[in-house]
Amino acid sequence: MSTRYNARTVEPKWQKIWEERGDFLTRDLAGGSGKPKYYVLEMFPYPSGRIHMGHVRNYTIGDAIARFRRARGYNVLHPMGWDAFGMPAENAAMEKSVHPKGWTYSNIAAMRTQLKSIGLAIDWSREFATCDPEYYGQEQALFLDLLEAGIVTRRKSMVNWDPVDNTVLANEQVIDGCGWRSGAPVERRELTQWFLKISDFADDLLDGLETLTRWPEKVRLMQKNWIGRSEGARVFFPIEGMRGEADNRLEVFTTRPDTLFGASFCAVSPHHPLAQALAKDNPALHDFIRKCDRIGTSEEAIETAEKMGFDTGLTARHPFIEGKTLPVYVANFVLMEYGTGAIFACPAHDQRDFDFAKKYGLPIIPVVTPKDRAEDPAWGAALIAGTEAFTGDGVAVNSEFLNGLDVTAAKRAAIGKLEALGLGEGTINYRLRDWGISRQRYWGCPIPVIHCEACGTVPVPRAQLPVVLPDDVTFDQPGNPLDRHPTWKNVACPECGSPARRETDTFDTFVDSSWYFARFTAPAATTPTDKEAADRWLPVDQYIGGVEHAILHLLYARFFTRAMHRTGHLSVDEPFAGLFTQGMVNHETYRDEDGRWVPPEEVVIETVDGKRVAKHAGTGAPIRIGSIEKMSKSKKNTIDPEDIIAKYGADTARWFMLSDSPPDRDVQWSDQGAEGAWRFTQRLWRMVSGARGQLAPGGAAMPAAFGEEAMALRRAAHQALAAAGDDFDNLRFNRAVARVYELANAIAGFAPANPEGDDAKWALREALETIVQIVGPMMPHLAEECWETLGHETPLTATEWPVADKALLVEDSVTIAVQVNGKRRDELTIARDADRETVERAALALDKVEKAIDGKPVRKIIVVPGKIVNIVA
RNA sequence: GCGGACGUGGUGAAAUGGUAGACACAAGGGACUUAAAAUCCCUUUCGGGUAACCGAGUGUGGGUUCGAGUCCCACCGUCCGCACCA
Repeated sequence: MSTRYNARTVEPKWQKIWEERGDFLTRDLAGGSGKPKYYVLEMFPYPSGRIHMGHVRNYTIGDAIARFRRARGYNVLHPMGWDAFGMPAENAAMEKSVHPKGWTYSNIAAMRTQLKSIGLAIDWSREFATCDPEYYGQEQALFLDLLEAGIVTRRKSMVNWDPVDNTVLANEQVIDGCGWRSGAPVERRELTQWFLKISDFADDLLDGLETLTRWPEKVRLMQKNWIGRSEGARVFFPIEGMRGEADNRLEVFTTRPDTLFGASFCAVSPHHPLAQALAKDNPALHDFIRKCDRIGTSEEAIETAEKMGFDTGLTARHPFIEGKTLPVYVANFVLMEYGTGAIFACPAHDQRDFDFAKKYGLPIIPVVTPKDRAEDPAWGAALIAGTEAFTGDGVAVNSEFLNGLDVTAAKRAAIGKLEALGLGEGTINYRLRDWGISRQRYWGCPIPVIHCEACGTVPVPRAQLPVVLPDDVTFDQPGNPLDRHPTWKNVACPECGSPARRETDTFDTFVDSSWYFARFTAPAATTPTDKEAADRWLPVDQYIGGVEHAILHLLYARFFTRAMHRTGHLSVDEPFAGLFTQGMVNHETYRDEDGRWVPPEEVVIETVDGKRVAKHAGTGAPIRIGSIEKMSKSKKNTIDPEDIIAKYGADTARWFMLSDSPPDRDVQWSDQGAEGAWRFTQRLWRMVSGARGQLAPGGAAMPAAFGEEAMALRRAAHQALAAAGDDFDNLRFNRAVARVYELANAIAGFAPANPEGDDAKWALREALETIVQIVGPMMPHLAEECWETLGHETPLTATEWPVADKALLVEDSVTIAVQVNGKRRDELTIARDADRETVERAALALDKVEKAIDGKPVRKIIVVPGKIVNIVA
């Protein structure tokens, strides 16, 4: 028997056995398997060509869950696919002259091989890529259903425009306001685009969050804030000084109608119709708007840009104060997409308004004060002189009929008055905007619509689906190849037959990922879903992915599920019953003396005088050890999982990923950590393979009695089993790993009085089998090899999770801490079921306790059974 | 700018409001070995003390509580998202 565990031969061996046995193919008989279903899904990867450590972490977590649930008797669905459309394929096409299709599919092939080498318990028979016409054709069919259901609309919206490359840029392609390739300042342009009406579902998406009890609280909160339901008012400000129409009024949305008496100006977005109309014969305003348009379209860019305003010369009449008018500005910080694209500003009680007022010398009128400062004129003066607006709760002042009311009551009163005057109304506004899904790109799902001059926009007839992407395209110039393709877009109108034009925009790739989890339940169906299969499997019981998807992807998927429910494809509203967001994988960074990043494999680290010192492996030049950061190509601090798997095996990588760091927190990859994980694989193997002669035969009857050491080992095994099962249930793999170490230490330290006794041999077998079974979901190859070595013919993968003996989980006596005045002074070992009085007496009898009490009268004794005694003296 | 999270030894961390530092990594010492690797054993929060022991300690400052790493308030720092990256 070899004492060394060789992952290189063992891992492929078991992968082959699992595949041949079909262990991970989901039994999906229509009649049901008799087992409860469990659908575990990790966010599917973008096929960049190589897996990275983040993938290893994500898929290891999901795999451990899948294997654990399978062992616990669930019928598990654990599929895999590819989020295969998107910009990187087009960038590769431009840079390397490869076709996006060939590039993507060869990447998928490479990554599939890599993923398989991790030993994932995946049903590969369900695999698909979103760029398969079989998939995106069904997506087009879905879109037509949504169109019919009134969930789709078409309207104008802004894009980033690169005036040199003549192409639309993604936000990430805009760097400091300039195009990433051309370097030219980006402009905003208006295009007519397709939208999904997610905002119609705003309330439903908000309410649904309450039901997602197995989602992280932070994600639910982020979504809630993103949807941003706010109650407020529309206020109509009559406009003066506008030529022409007499009934001109500016409609603003505000969440603070209670501060109307503190209004000092109104402001509209540069894209507000009023601003656009005025700009037509006001060149200065036109220039100002163009200046605003040089900021990108992202909210971040707009909100961090310096606040700029342009006085239109118009004035708005105050709804409450007779004769008072407010100047109307065009301001770059007002978003056209939020509310009505126009605001009234109360600088005293809104920070942005405050900053703007200070910059342009506009009045600051405090109208809300903290409750105890209402009579204090100095408070208002300090506010005006200071740098910060007061946005807290308080009472209204200087506000006529609102005076003395708190914020909530004042809002209500102000709305009532507005409604009575016909100058406004209470309303609910959402921050959530409709989802623009048009992309002016080739490598995406074609939008199945035809534009006809006579008939308008006409859906592609279903019989003609899928609208397949043409292969003969070139990427030698920027812009959308579909648009300049010589023939593809020319079609006959399905309605009138006259020459028409295909829509050349493609879908946002978020559309692809908004329903793939449903498609996995019946990946070959000739309709988007097989409803029966979808109903059987959905919702996903456990979804796992990075926090970076907390809002967009997860919100879109929730919306899409509702839309698919409404169009008859699904019966559920929520796609993911359980969500887990795992942390990132980080690594130290290294730089040479010239500040260039150096990859870890070129760095040698030594310890000199207790300090870690790095030098270059080749040249010996000194290297500076930098901060720990998310693995990224730009900082060269990546570790290739393939190298790790080749060196140590997949189980070591998996074990490392699950050890130490809680899965929802970032983990730092380190060579020492990997070495440590690898050493444990060897240790476990030695433990199992070296124990042969000291084990009871497999299946031997349990002895009637156990010696003290054997009993202690049994306790350790059952306690570890129960705790690890609990940890797996709660995805606390790092704690499960600690249980395994504890049990391993107990086994290693097992020194029975009579090692040849049946009880010792039986207990040792039990402990070894238990540790192997706990390890199974985490290091499946090693566990299988150990399981086989222990004499089992059925693979561990097909073996049920053992049940812990409850009688072995509790100890007879407990150690409890004894505090005096909240300070720990001693501890006490006492019978588990000792009553309160016994515990108190024992605690008071301790020398150290007596010393600490120091003769003072005992006022109170708190006894928490099994935990602590606190004596208050 | 807005929204969200996180912060505990040299390091990763553990701890239903109840003994802070389980478990591991690193480091130091020792055993085994001709030697090395591997393995095994011991020490390891900080300060004082040979020791028993004493004092301090969970980013900072307050608060609630018999008792706070955990709950509340303010601040500091780091990270994530911001609608066309996936």
